[in-house]
Amino acid sequence: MKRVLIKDIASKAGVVPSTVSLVLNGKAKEMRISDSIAEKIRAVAEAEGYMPNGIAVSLRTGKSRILGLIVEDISNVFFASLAKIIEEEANLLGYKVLYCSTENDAQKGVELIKMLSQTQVDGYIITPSPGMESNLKQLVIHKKPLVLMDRYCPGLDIAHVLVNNTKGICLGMQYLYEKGYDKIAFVTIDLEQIQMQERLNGYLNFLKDNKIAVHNEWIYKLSYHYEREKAVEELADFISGHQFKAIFFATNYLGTIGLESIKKLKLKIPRDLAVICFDDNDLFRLYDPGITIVKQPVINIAKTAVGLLMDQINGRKMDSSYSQTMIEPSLIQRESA
Amino acid sequence: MKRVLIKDIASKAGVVPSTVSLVLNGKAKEMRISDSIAEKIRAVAEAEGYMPNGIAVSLRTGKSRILGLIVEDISNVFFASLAKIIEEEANLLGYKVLYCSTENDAQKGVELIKMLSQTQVDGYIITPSPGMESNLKQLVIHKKPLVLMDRYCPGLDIAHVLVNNTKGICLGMQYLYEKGYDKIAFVTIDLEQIQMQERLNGYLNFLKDNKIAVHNEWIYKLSYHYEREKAVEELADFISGHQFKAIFFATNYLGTIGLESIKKLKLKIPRDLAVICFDDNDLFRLYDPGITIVKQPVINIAKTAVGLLMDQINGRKMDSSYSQTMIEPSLIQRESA
DNA sequence: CTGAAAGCGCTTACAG
DNA sequence: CTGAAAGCGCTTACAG
Repeated sequence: MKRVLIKDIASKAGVVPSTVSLVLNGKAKEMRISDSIAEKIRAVAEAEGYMPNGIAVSLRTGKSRILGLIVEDISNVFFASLAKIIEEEANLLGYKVLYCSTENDAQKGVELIKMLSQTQVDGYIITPSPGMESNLKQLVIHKKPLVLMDRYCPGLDIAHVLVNNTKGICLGMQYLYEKGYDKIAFVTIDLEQIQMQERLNGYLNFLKDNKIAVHNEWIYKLSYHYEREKAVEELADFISGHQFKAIFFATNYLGTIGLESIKKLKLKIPRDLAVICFDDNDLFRLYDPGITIVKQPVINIAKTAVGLLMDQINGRKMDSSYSQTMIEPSLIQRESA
Repeated sequence: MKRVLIKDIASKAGVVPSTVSLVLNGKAKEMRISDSIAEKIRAVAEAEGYMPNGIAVSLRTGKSRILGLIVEDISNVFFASLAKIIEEEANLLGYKVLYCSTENDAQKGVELIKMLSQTQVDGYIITPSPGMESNLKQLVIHKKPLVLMDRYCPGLDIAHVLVNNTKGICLGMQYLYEKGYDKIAFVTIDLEQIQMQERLNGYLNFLKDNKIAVHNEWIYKLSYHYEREKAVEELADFISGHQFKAIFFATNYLGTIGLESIKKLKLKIPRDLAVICFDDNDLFRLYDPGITIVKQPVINIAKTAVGLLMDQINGRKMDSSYSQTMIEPSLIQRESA
């Protein structure tokens, strides 16, 4: 059984291939092709199960209808959720998505951009790693549609969609503060990612704005490559060594480590210690009542990124206010059982 | 800045495009092109940053070097991990991967196959949903390289790679049995997926083989679409209503629900109740010491699937014993802290 | 050893 | 209204 081609349809319908192409691409009216012929062509195409060869279409039109998505790690729930929604949105618009993971390695990221550009993707959605700046600039120079997601490159004028980290921290701090907590520790990771910096700043600013004294020893920066067991111990020491009554964990992963430490110390949440955490997924909602989470709105991030990319692909005009989109997180709390 | 084409390289190197193509595709020797010219061509190509247009290559050669991966849900950790490894393996071999999720909906799966075939993917890795059989058969008829993963279609002779569910259950049961447990409950989900059936069978067979009485009331089938809260309650009733001393959860997700129920009942693991669980990822290892898990070897599944697919793509011969590959799970236990 | 030509399957000006 | 032709960027027989 051979693949059916446009010329097969043409000969069966008694016309020439170009007519078939015109009709199937909805240009029958425009080209004033008679309804009866158009109808016949459509019927034959349907009957034969004709599907255009996407590769040939791409070569001819210069559009592949494939989007390139480069995330840090597709096996991470946050990125996997983003990827899924991006894929769905893209499919809705007739686009496919080619994914890949940088492992936060700029070198690998650069390879991936090369690979995708070889495939002639129509646009890129990327969570940039530090070190990829010059290659991103290349894409911009070549006028490739490009949207950064979850992170951005300060100084480069590239459209990006971010979670409003400052706002998220603020929401959480406000919540604790209103509950009567003013002794709040902050646990983060010693990574230079811009969003981690923003979260720490959010914490510091909240304290300052509310005239609460900053205890530098209540800020704990976990090393990125710590072994988990060791991290749990160190965090337990941190918790038992100070007088704060609440902890804000800057990420999901830190939160899970923190919970182990807290369990180990046999502290009760929230009786002995209130816990709040920036959360990429529903981990805490599922397992641990009593923990307040700042939820990252994955769906909005993904849909917005696709929207911005499509605007570029379709050449819609963008003013400069357009280049940064902030997505607002929300607060979810669940009282302890 | 315009894209550099093969003819640009040719004119800069003072040769004709075909010579460039030959050299860059490593056929210089074969065509007895002089080393000096070959070297010159390579130098120019390097200097100009030449990259062949993948679309044009695909159209000409009939090979896209893209693989299609269809899983149930890419945002699920198990599939996301598989996807990542498949992508890495494929990249190593010079292939890209187009992913998509069926949501366990055969209709959607069929659409996805169509979409991928339009993109002319060179091969498919699919976790089939019930109802996709006839379309899979179509792929086989068209001689498309195809590997099923994690599931298979009984009756269809399609290469597939599976976790040895029976063996996994057996390992876990054996472990419990040796620890002195013979009152073991089994919690599964009322889905007709073949691997769920196998897990239940593994449980039943172990009991039979060891001449342990089967208590049908110790087997609990959770409904697929239960609300989580309701499921937790029902499971708690199940647990408190019977005299078993251990529970085998057939999936990760069931395990997390079960743990909530157990917490609610204030039972201690493993003092009051031993818990063992089929686990797709490291969820339990991270959070809950004392739980034994049957670990699905994601890496092996993914690598094997890619290997089988490549064998087909490269036309390597396969005998029928080749069509089913079993991947062995392993047991991980962590004593309570 | 090298060059000219055909062709992969489409779309789109262009001529009738 | 319809048909013949060019061309997207490459690879690969084929002729010299």
